[in-house]
Amino acid sequence: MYRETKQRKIIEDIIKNTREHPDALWVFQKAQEKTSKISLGTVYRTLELLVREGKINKFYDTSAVARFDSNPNPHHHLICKICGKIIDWHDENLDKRIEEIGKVNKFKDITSEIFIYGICPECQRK
Amino acid sequence: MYRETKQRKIIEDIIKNTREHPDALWVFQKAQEKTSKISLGTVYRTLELLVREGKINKFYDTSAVARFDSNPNPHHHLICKICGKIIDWHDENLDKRIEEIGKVNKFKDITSEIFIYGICPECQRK
DNA sequence: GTCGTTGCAAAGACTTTGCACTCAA
DNA sequence: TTGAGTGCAAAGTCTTTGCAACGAC
Repeated sequence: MYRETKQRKIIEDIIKNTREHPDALWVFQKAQEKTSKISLGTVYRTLELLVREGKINKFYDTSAVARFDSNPNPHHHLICKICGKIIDWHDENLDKRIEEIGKVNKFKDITSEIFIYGICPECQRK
Repeated sequence: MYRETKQRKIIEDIIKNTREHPDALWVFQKAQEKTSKISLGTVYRTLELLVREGKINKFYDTSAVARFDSNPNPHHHLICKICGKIIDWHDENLDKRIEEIGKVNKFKDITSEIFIYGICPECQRK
């Protein structure tokens, strides 16, 4: 199915051997140091492939567009993976836990953004 | 300082009177129904202004680019607001709490993405 | 030889910005 | 009057995609 190309090996190697959380451009530049013949398009394609294979993880959903929320108070979001519905959610315990994690890591001025994805009751019926 | 323009009132009104979590285009289209003279640029500028004033909330960080993580196991991220450093974090209790919130809302196949922002120990010293 | 992969460049999607004009104060 | 705000279109950024050439199997 998948072919073991030079590019794929290089990219997989780079991402597996960093504790950074690099973006595509960073990976591309690293890859260029190892082989002059590689393109950004290939890096994007290969990274997506590795994500689909479950070998790596991608974060920050780039297909998402900015959304605005009339509720300025801190709260989190439940998002339906099927219909895209978004439900506001506030949970003190969750916030406390987040605070603690911040403290353990000696971080200050903690804020957080939590996205809970799932399938909503309506979409489960379909 | 800020001037009360027709456009600003319309946009603020639209966003305050929806329980949706609209994006800029949606707001723009709604606004066009009320006045033909409005541009997408103004909508973007005004929404950002409302965010800065603390009147509304913006989510999905669109200045963020996709990042890839060599750790494919579920975990969350602590991010320094100053230097951008990202620390992986796994917390069972947090995950349990998230599961519960999913259940309460009758959502299935729960996954989550948590971003904890703060100032890291190194940056606190500067 | 086949067909999955690649490089390249163009296209896409969303958002920001420069500029001259407009209009709130 | 005057400068903050606007419309418009162009530019910007990140990412995806079409296509001919390439190369793993």
